[in-house]
Amino acid sequence: MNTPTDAQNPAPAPAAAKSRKGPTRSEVSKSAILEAAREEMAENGWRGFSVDSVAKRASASKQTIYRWWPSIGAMCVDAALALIPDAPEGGRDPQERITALIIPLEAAARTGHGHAVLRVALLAAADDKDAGEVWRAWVGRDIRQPLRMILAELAAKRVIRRDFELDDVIEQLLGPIFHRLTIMRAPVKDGFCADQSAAFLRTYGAI
Amino acid sequence: MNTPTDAQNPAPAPAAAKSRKGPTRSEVSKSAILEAAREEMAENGWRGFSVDSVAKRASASKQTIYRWWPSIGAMCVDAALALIPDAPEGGRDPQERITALIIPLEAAARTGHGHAVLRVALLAAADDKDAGEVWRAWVGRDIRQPLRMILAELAAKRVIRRDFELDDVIEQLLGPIFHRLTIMRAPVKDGFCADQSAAFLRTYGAI
DNA sequence: GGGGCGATACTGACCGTTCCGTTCTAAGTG
DNA sequence: CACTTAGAACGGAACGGTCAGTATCGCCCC
Repeated sequence: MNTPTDAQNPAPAPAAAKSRKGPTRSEVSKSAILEAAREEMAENGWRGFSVDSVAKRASASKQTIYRWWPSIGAMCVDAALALIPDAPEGGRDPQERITALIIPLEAAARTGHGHAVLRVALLAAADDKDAGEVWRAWVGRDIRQPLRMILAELAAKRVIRRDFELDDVIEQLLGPIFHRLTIMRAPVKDGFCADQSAAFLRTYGAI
Repeated sequence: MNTPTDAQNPAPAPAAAKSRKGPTRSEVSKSAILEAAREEMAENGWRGFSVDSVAKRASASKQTIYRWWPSIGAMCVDAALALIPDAPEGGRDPQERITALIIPLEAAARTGHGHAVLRVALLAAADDKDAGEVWRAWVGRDIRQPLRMILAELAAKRVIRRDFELDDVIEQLLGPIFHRLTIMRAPVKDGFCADQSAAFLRTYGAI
């Protein structure tokens, strides 16, 4: 499982405590809240999502939620990111290496629960400022940065052309699966991500 | 401008009135509501959007809004669809014909106002059942159906391969621009849609 | 005279915040 | 090593304000 960025806790992050007095924040409360949040997200969508319901379902206080996250949107994104497994090793084949980057998203989206949770998290990221920053930070760290390394290497080996825009490639890789998750609400087929990276290589392949 | 599906009015559509007595529904009220809705969407996003604000800004009654649309989500989608211009004639070049289908979306998204409105409409379509149906109905009529004709013709002429899935092509064409609009909140470059159709032709072009 | 209209009001739910009383823990004292 | 104490996190409850969706007014126009 992923350990996301902890969404910039409003308080100065519990780990960074120096000379604190009271008890540390309860990780068990946090994970109970995240689990309850995922269930509420899947059941009620983004606009119908309520903090009160999450608190009640997790037997937690709303104040505890706001201690951990600056906004409900950030919590939603964190809850979804926890469903995304770590990326597998990429091997040597160019398509395999690119696919490996986005296959965790496909894996999370291919369960009924993950599909709904990820959909709401994407809505939160698009609608809520804090949530958007958390999500884009994750994309930057887990997708954009490794992708840049791979593409630079492929371009150096003349496997792909050099005239690509990194952000455009990200749109081409992530856009289709997100569109299917959110707008179409259609299931994600096995191999969907592999198809996207194959399409990219056909688009930008040398020659 | 587009004249959307009128979102399946809860009441049997004012035009279809037969032997009515009272006055017809006021189109001026309707367009004032849609204009107010666009402004509220751009300012407050999807979760922060409120019917009361729209009614107040349009000097209309909430009851009037619910007479025209079954849900606020459907109204949001209608408001955004009105910003999408009609598709231009496609010419003969395959890429040009495909680009012509999606260029209206790009055109609407390239203004600051349209960018924000379209973003919220997409969130509504993904989060609200009614809104999603209105949106997908528009996609089916203005994108999917003409695209199917074009692709069938191109496949017959051996310009593209035959082993494509129509829905996958739609994801590839629409996904990137929607991702940029919603998640990235980044401006849409001139020629973005042309690049997508070029990428499609490179992906499925017959060897 | 019936139906669309603006205006108002109402119910139930929710948001974000604030206040409790309790519990737990690190720092300080002897 | 006890033992105290200050401070923080906790569940729970309550708050003022907002909102969705419905209902009910008169008004006015077809």
